[in-house]
Amino acid sequence: MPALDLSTHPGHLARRLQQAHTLLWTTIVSEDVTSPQFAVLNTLVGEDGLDQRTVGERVGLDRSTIAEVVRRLAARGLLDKIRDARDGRRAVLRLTGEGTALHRRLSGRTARMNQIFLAPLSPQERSTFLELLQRVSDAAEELRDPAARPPDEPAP
Amino acid sequence: MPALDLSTHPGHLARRLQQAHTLLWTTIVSEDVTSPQFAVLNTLVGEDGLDQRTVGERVGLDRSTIAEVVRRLAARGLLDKIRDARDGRRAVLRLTGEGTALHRRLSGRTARMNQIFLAPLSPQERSTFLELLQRVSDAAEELRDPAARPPDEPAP
DNA sequence: TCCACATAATCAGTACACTGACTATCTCTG
DNA sequence: CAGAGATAGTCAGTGTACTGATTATGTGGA
Repeated sequence: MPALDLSTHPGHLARRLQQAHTLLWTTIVSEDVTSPQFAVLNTLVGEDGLDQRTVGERVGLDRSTIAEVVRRLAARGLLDKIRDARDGRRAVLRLTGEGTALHRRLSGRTARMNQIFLAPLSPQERSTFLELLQRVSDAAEELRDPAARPPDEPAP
Repeated sequence: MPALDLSTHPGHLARRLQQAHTLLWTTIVSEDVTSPQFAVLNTLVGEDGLDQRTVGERVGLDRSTIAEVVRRLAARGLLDKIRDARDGRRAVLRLTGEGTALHRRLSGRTARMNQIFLAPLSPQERSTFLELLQRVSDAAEELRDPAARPPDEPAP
């Protein structure tokens, strides 16, 4: 069996893409706040007071990882983690003023980063790229978790 | 500043894509060997006896990470790590028979996995997707490292 | 030849990301 | 109301992935 050409393997390319993105992120957006951390802040800007599990689900982090990320954000005073009075299992997350301010500062930079990241593509190719990325990711996530289904076929 | 729509952010999508891929990999290809580990084996099948640094460069792993991955592969007897006699700094990597056999076994499965991974796209879209992934990754890697340049513009 | 510089690998520290086991809490049903 | 099952979070363990500091070795020029 000869060696395979990994440049035709989407998984391999996905890993390289993500690594390249992380690098760009730290140089252009922030050295202190990572992309997953920003995703959490961004979710809470949209809807403050969500519980930890829901935020994790929205940004694509499992329960263990979201716990770690939240711990770090809380340690830096960017959000507060509060036990839900009505449901003692839940941890409700609330942005601090500092968290909101930081999100505002970084938002503009993420736009600039996306531009640089997608610079090698034409405007047409950019939207194609985003669409294909989304379709493949969505489909693969559904393979794993046939629960959160599209509006048809409500599981038994 | 309102919340951003991260589904238009290629970096966020890249992370989700990679996560989804890892999941598929462990269910379809192997529970024991990870995708980066397979990439190392695959490189050595193509050219046995490369040194650790070169292999890392080929598969896109930095010196620290390739060292970890190699340590694990060596611990499982899939390759041997030998100090280069001619250059005492280098560690030369050689596949064992078991390593070669495992690569052979897994190669077919990676093809099946790629098919499932790309199933939501038409044949046309698949090649577009791979091409765009490659162009964006290559460009971003060059931003970081202006050394390994294309055949024009040899750096000073 | 010796010393400055470069290079390969290692090490410590940080940050995702996942699984499987466990705890605490809630809810529903008998 | 009690116990069964579901749910949210934690914890331990494994595996990338990166930076910055350190160590060992090679190489080229004064």
